[in-house]
Amino acid sequence: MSRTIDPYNALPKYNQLASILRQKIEDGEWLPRTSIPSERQLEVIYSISRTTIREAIDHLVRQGYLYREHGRGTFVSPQKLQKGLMELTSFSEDLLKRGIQPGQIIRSLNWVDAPAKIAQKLEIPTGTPLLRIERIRLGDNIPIGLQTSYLALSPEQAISESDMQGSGSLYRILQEKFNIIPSEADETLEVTLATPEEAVLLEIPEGAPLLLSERVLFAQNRKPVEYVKILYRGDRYQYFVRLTR
Amino acid sequence: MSRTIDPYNALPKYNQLASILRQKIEDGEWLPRTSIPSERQLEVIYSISRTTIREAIDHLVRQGYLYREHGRGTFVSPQKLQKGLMELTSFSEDLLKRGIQPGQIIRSLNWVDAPAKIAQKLEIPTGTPLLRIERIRLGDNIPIGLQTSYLALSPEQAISESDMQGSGSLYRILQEKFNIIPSEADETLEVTLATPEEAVLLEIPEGAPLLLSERVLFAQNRKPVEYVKILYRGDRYQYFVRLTR
DNA sequence: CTGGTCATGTGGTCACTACCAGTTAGATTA
DNA sequence: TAATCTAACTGGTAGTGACCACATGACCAG
Repeated sequence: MSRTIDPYNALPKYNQLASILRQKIEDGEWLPRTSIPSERQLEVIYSISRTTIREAIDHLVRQGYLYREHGRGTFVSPQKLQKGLMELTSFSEDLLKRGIQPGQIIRSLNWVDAPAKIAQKLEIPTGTPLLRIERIRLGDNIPIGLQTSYLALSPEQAISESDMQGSGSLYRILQEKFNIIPSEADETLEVTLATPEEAVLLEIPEGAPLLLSERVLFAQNRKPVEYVKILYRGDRYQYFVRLTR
Repeated sequence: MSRTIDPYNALPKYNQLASILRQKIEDGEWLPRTSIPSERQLEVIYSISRTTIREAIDHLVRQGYLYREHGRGTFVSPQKLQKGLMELTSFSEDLLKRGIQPGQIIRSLNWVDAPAKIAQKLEIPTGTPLLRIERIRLGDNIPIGLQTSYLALSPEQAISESDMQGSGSLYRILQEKFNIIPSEADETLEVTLATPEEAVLLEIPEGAPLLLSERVLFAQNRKPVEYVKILYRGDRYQYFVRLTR
């Protein structure tokens, strides 16, 4: 990561500056609760306008790296374990962050007609063809979740089992192959008990408590793209969120 | 809500404009997926600069009311049931939004010495006095959660049982009496089973599944203020989050 | 009919300028 | 000494002006 702003770089300047500042925080060059240079000082240091400085700082504030105090200065947030705040992460990204090796077993991958309940959530007519993917999610090779995804894709936009095999991250495939960028999701969490089939697949006793997550994923244009249902083993999974006002 | 910008109003203009635009969306004057006037048009309509217009729109985009498409325009998001996105809400606000009548029974309210585990989460020395509040939370008069809060307050900053009786919202008391504004929280969710005592209090069978939430609340200056543990009845509570990238 | 070009409208980025609103520390005053 | 004032910081709000990147539709050439 460079230490100066390159005006010929394709990246916008506020973006470059944000990276530089983030780096200084992550490297520990700037310690928690200490102030960073004032906006007017940064203006001189990096030879860019205050508008741009503020835009860079805005980003870092929203991401939880910095906080401002009117009249006093801008300060480094005390670092928490989780870097990004309430970020939308895929299952595999999520586990990697916790230092657990993600893995998966694909149980099936096929086209189905949208059931009424799911069609409603995806805001499409009942019966529209959807790509359904059933997977067992593994953490360090032990089952921790049972995941069923329904993707609203056009028939041309096929995803093969080998596509999935590679990265494992469905979100990366959506982004790279179809230019669908996951940008928002609504998620509910509740508690249920394992049915006999679920118990077998997750290698737990029947009736063991599970965390049930249902998520609807939206693309850039706020169109619903995916409906996912995940059953997590209660004894192996903890859900984390950072909430902001 | 006024329909024009008042330069003498104490509220900043971008704030006033955001309110006006939000109102038009909520009133249905601007329909989902339709475009709103361009930034240059709004400049003329409200006689304020594009800088300010963009700041107002930025807020609404982050709150999920609008989305932008480069080169095409700014559009109204399809409205979801929940208005604000991933907002930090108190228990009572949360229930009210769902149309459930919140209630509570205060089981105890007293000062205790911080146990090691909690002291660590609140980033204070073990043994520091903390205000502990134990409550049974009710929804439409049926128990749905068992809540234990530990508040890092100075001994002068007392909260009495009658304070709590009134609003019921601890967050409002913190804000109004002590100028502590809840601005961020880290929360984990997991599954457990009810112990005999918990079962009695929540009026459920022993061993019934519960949703266990642990939350650390931070104030404006990112200092930890409260540690809360809530046990939700699995059959009566569903947790909702909106995630953003 | 097809493909390219181009003008125009949109949001995105950036600089410069000005003034307002809290905070703080040092000078001043009672 | 203690309270007050003030100047010099800090971030917050706002206007103006410029140019870039992307989308779209009208037009034209093949």
